[in-house]
Amino acid sequence: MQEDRRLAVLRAIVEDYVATEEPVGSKALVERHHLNVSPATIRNDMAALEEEGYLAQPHTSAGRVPTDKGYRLFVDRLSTVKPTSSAERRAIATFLDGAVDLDDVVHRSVRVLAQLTRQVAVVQYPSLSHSTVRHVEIVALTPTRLLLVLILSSGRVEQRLIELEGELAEADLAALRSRVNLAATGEVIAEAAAALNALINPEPGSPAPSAVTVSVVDTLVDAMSDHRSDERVVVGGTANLARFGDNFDTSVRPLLEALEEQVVLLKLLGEATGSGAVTVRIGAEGPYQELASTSVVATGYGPDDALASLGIVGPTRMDYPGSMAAVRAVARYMSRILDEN
Amino acid sequence: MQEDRRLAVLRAIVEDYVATEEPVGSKALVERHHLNVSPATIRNDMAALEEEGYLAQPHTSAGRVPTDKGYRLFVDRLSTVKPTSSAERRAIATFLDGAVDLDDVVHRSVRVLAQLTRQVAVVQYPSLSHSTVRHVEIVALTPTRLLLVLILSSGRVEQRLIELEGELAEADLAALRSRVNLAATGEVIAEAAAALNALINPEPGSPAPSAVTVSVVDTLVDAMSDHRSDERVVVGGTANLARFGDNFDTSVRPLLEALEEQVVLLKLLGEATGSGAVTVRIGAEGPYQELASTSVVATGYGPDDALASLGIVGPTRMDYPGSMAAVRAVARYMSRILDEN
DNA sequence: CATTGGCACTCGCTGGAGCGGAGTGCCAGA
DNA sequence: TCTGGCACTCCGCTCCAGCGAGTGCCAATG
Repeated sequence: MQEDRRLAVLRAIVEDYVATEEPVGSKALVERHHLNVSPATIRNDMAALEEEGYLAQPHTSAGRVPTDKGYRLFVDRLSTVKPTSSAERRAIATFLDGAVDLDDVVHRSVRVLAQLTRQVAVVQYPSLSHSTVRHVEIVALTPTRLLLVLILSSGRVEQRLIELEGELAEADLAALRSRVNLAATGEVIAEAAAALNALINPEPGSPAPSAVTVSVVDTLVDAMSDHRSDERVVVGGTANLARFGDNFDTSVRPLLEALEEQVVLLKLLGEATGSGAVTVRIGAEGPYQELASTSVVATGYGPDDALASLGIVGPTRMDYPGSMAAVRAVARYMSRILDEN
Repeated sequence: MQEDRRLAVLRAIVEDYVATEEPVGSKALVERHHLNVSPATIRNDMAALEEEGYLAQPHTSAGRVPTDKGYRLFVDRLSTVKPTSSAERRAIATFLDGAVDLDDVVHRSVRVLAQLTRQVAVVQYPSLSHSTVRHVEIVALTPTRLLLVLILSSGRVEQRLIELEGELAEADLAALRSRVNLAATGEVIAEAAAALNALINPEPGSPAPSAVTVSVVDTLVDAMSDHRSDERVVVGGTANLARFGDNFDTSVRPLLEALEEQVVLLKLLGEATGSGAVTVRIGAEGPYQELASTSVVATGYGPDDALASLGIVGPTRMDYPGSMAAVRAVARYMSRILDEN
């Protein structure tokens, strides 16, 4: 009974603090939320919560502020799952439906996510490794120059140019094209690469592959295992950092630096990929001390949520339910668009 | 004679103010620079310069600060052209030489520029409109599905898929391919588009073009006139905003907002394209009042500096000679790389 | 035993006073 | 035309007092 009220108090404090950005005191609390008890009672509860590490005081005789542990409890047990408002849905739909290609989808998603949450938004490009091969095209630009085009299910298109030693007959080209497509089309990248490699490492006894085949396959496999493009991330809504309030140096600066470091960003997002739910990292829970005053709300998208991740980064003092709802909604919509495509 | 000294005083004030970020007084000035006159003399000069609008006082009895007009004079007439240091050259070279494709070149350029100037760097993607067509490829993925690949001199590759009403014979495809390449290859985008259009709008009397030809040409022309990709910009070094010092709201916030608005960015950079020299916009000289406390140093790159622009954005109180040197150096190096390519 | 009202206490914030110092403008003299 | 001297301005800092929000503790109550 008292335990229930304590949790209610914690929830109320988190909500008020997020809204007002000011330490919240016992009196204000009983007024804003209609808890049918006196401020003194609340004070006892608050003292207990502080004892357990869920609350902290900036200084003696100020109101209470949630600790990271407090936010964690709030996120895990107290926040009511906010359904996405229909206005939000419409915003996402109208924003994303106009997208013309993959680049566009990603950029629009960042924008809409930043706008909805009023935080910094981050979207990772669909990773190569979970895409399947839709088609491979081999084109002779000149008799000694081939253009390889690799079309993936995520909408990504990779192309490579190769120079040949000798000329290649059109008939051989057609044969090579069909063999390659037979091996790769429809397969997940990793398996496609393996199947292609099998073409140039035949069982003993079969005829050795031609030099052209070797170089084409090598180039394709190289393109498939080129994880550089896996690392692409798009950031948006940095202007929202302006509302970060005080302590520019301790909060905003390290965050700006992190946003420039794609590696860090990917690591922050990475935890969320494929988890099937919205992941929340609060304050110093991650390995980056500099980001102790920021939280990350992220989730995967695409089939099985495993294609790549997207999310937002903001102060620990953020609207978690709202952010989580927005992140999830955008991720779902993106998955759907990529799927239809 | 006095006129010369006055300009020397202005130059000294700009340099000191940029270095110290504090209003500079007459006494400090004679000490740091070995002007062989007394502080009182300097004060007279400063009063005159203020009268003419080159200097301002934050308040009575504080040191002087350059006005936008003062910076303008400094940039136009007083700054000695700083040759790029060999260390800088090496940094640029090692940074950019590792680039593997166009995306990579652009991203690396942003980073190196941000690093050299310690400001926010902005690089625009090579514009379609100044590229020439290197090659057009038409591939039948299936008998009724064509893949069009448009390869441009800037390294950009655009591809489009089209569905045909009926099937297309291989021989017809080859003929179409060679006609299209004959018309477009080597031409600047605009002329290539015109030449292609001529193919489907023949003089009266000639045979009417086939439906396939029409749809291929239409798609190619569409891809060529798709200026969406002209508008791509990459921003880097936002972490340098942290050194902006005070007045977060009046300086950093509008700048962050501007950086999110590609349109604004492009306009800022746009003035510089093709001018053949480094352009400097100081404070409120542009149309954006919100950016009154920021300056833009930009230049074009590519052949005739007309391909696209790059530059930096920073506080009006910035190291103009150094920034200009860095911007020019990076632009030259980029031009060279794109040219070799 | 949880809850409540009362009460003394803590401590940050605000605003005004006072002071030091950097810098200026002006003037008379070289 | 330049220079030294001098009075003046005004910003920024510190100190101090008063205020108020908020707390912790305690004794009383159902």
